[in-house]
Amino acid sequence: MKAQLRELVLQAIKSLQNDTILPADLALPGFVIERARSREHGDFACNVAMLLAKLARANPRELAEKLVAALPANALVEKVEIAGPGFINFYLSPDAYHAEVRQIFDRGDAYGRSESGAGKTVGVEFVSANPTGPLHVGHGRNAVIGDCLSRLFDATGWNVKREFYYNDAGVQIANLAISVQARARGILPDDSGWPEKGYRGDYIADVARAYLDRESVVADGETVVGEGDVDNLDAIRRFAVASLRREQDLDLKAFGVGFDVYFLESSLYSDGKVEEAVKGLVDHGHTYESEGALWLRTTDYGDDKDRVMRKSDGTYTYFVPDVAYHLSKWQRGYENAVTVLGSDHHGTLARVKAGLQALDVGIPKGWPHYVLYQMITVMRGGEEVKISKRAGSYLTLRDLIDEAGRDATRYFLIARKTDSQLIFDIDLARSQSNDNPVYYIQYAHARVCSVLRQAPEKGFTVDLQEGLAHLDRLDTEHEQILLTELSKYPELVEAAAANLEPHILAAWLRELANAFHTYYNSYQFLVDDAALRNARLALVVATRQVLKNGLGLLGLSAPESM
RNA sequence: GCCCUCGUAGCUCAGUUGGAUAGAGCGGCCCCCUCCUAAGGGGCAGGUCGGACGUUCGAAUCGUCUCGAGGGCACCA
Repeated sequence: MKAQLRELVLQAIKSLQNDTILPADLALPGFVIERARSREHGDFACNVAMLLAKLARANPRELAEKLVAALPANALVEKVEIAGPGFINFYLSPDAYHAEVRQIFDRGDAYGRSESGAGKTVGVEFVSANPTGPLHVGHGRNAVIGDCLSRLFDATGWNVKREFYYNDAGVQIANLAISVQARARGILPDDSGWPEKGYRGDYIADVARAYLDRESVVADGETVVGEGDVDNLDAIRRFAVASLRREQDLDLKAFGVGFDVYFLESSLYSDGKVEEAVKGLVDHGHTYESEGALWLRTTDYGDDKDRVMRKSDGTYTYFVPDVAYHLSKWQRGYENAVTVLGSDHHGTLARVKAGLQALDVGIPKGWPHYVLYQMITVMRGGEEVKISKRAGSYLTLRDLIDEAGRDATRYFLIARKTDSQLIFDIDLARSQSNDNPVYYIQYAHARVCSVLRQAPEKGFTVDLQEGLAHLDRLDTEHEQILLTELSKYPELVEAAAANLEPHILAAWLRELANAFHTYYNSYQFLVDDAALRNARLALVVATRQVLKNGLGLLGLSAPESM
């Protein structure tokens, strides 16, 4: 709808230019067509006259008059008014909304999908947790954000690759290995022989036991068998990594999250990607040697100081493999790339981006996009739940899913802007009651199903085709509000994907559910007048479809009864 | 000290990229089942959009300063 109105306005501007009312060389201002905030202002409002007035030094209202006169006729538009300082308000015809309902029926599950991504490839990297422990709430937020973004990209015509990057060989992994080894030797976290930075959680003991029992684990397509030899640290490391990777995968699966690519940091070294990246940076003259180390001149790209790439002991600092990894994404044809990252890592962005620019291989400046999310405070019983990995006090993602359910956990973690700190109230999330907003949306879906189930029981026929032919019977205010909400869905999917903001979909689904519940409480759908009955049923079935599609984009179920 | 994010109702948060009278949920008070699940609906109360100055037709939104919260500022990852 919005796009069609925009086209009409553009034609009107062109027409005024032809009539020399507006200069032909006018730089087109970035005007907007937006949903009117209140129904008194019609359906859509356009601010173009006010912006043009400034450029053409004309009176905005007079210019609006001329623009309106030049607007081509269109069946969508019932009337156009000028209001306030020069807004052009569009009032859509009932036919415009009825056509939208027919669209929903025609396209079904595909309603709201678009081809704006044009089949280009986007790589979405998320979770990327190192296999040193179970996933916690923060990983959960990361997982839902990445998963919903992936779904949104898919819905807007992108070819999506979901990618999980992890370190299987660094300092943390060595620490994991010695922790498991200590446990396998019967040393407890408070004993004197316990490694200083060892991971203290109970899961370490579980891994140690499985290793000693020579169990086998399957992770990332490989089978690793515990050798049982307490002195073989390398075997312990491989077994521990595989064990924790498998646990994480089980948790993610329970959360409805999956990946196309698992990328190992160690492969960047074994495949020569790190050397390639370093060579690229050195060859382009963006590095220098100082104090026995190799430095990257990141200050050339807006960083506040230069960064060490290769330490004096010959090993690389962590951001070098990061640059190599992103280079690999670029080389694998990811025209767009999104990395979901906790905001505590935001300091690394500048140097990774600087490194990618310094490679000089044509990577655009804004590539990749980083979606940063703030930390989570978990509340239980009115008190903050403290999380400390090292101390072993842990609220795992699995705990949350078990307690609150997949849908509620996902909804709570996606319903807010990523860059606001969020408070996760476990008591609220696990409450199976009307306090819980996710059920409110799902209930709307279930209610439509319930109505359809009851129609034959009450002796009513359901003929949706007849309903679609009588949509003009939907003439109440409640019906108009619902029709309007439904028509917003394609715009919202587009906006949520383009702005990397899945939360706006979550917020809007609540509004759609509210419009439906209000309607439900105001009118009977199952009435004797067949044309009216079927028209109303067609409307609520369309609502059910859009609820289902929207819930699907958030990875939430659409239950038929509750 | 420097950098990033945030600050909107008692609480938790939206606010369509600068638009018209700032919204929702929870909590509080009041009302609605002879009726398709009341896991619902309607209403009332509740605001100096942290503060100040600026930019312009117009600011919660942009800029500068300031206060507050969180995070980042290692040859740690």
